[in-house]
Amino acid sequence: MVDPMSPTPLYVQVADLLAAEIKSGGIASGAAIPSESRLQQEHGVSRGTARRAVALLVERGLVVTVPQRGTYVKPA
Amino acid sequence: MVDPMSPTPLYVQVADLLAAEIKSGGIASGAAIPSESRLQQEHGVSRGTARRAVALLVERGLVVTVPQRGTYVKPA
DNA sequence: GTGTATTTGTTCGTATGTATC
DNA sequence: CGATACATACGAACAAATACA
Repeated sequence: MVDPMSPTPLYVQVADLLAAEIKSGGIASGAAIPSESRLQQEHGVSRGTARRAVALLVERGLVVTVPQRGTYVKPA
Repeated sequence: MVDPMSPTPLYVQVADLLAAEIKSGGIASGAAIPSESRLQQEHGVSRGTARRAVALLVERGLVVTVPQRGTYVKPA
């Protein structure tokens, strides 16, 4: 769960949760991660925050976003 | 209420009021205390004074301040 | 993608009372 | 007596990050 008391920005927390889920295999290579709207609901954040979280994963090279399709876990 | 006539500095009075509210459970662990601007309004003091009050609570170890987020009651 | 609101961080200036030199 | 220093308190303004709509 995200922690409002943490000094870590919410979008970083969401990104870290997703990264952990990817690393553990909870989301397989090539599979889509939850949509922005799903991330909103699951973590109780705004869409802007969800978007930033995904953008962070893209920066880290963990996922690739395909316009009008979704965001997918990169193959190792 | 804060008393401008008291020899106790206003920022100490505000800090003591907040400390009492925390101790009594009026503000739970992990919950945010009022923002500086709210403390201004509630106690009729300047923001500088509100800031000093919060800083005092941080010194006492009662709360932690997260930049651009807020100030939260430390877990016991 | 944009715009707005909120919150803390920071820096000025001014005024007052107290204490010190 | 005058001059200085310090702490308190207020006011205003702006910056930056976060979050939401």
